[in-house]
Amino acid sequence: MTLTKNTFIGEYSYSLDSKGRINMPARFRQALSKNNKNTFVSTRGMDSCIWVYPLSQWYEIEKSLRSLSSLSRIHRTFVRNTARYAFPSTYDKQGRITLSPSLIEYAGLEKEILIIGMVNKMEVWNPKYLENTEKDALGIDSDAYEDLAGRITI
Amino acid sequence: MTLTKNTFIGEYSYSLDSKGRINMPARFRQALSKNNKNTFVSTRGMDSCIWVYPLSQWYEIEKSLRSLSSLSRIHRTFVRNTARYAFPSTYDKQGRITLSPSLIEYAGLEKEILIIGMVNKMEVWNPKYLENTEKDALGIDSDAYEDLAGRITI
DNA sequence: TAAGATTGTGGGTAGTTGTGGGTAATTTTC
DNA sequence: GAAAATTACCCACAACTACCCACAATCTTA
Repeated sequence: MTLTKNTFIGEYSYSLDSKGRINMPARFRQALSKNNKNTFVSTRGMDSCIWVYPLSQWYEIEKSLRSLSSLSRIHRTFVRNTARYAFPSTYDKQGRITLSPSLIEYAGLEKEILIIGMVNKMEVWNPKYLENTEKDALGIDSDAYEDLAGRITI
Repeated sequence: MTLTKNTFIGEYSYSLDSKGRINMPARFRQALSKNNKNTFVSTRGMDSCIWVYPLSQWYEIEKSLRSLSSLSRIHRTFVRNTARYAFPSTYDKQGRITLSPSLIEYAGLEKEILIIGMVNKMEVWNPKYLENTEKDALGIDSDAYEDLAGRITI
């Protein structure tokens, strides 16, 4: 069952094969609108995971990056990290995309991987790393978190 | 007899079958407005139960999630926790939806289940767990109820 | 109250999905 | 320019899921 176009939710356990390929959840493929040409762009995420965007969403990000000034050190670094590791891949007949070796290393991916729908993009994780990130997140300001939850969760 | 559209009240005892399906109470199905496309979205609840939203309610949540930026740690943590466990399912000819194995495990569901109408959504419980949660709830300090009194007339 | 409709539950089957691996085309390296 | 390495595309198969039918229990209605 497909919901909104280009919207990704849910969690999937898959495996990274010896050729650096991962399966795209069938639901995510079905959610892709035509103008994405069956293509995703992966790049470094903010935690130790890979962010995977549908092509059209990636174009939006490029547009945003263009608006950042290279005079700001923070901006420069951010643009560099995002653009530098960006790696587009069209999925094959079996529904798999290829990840770049550099991204696989960055996210510390082994055989088991976890794909998480993040609404406008998806994340690819080594499950162990995610567990650690979740532990770290316990240190988050809980008042601010509760406030968010209160405003959004119905 | 159906009351307000997309409003769910009452309690129902059903069973989870070997394929992870549960029956949707006929009244709840009848209460669904057309734009829900016979679809519900289930996700983790705050207690050990599953929250089930009609599709249109879930869209509201998705819309809010879209407005959050992944540059903020607290935002991306919240999006991840919310979107991750969401699992949409259209009910079949018999009126059943499928629950994801991960949610079944989270809520500790066995054969017997309890569906509770929570007005704008419903909860799915293992009856044993609900009993415990109710015991815990007895410990709620009465100040909290005093505060509620100011917001709700009953 | 009897016939018909609706509801809840079990299970079968065909099509889809996830995974491994093969081969030919392309690129890289010496 | 030839050999080696890499990449893109294809086939095969097991596991799973969506969809369908069947039936008993309950509710509705005349």
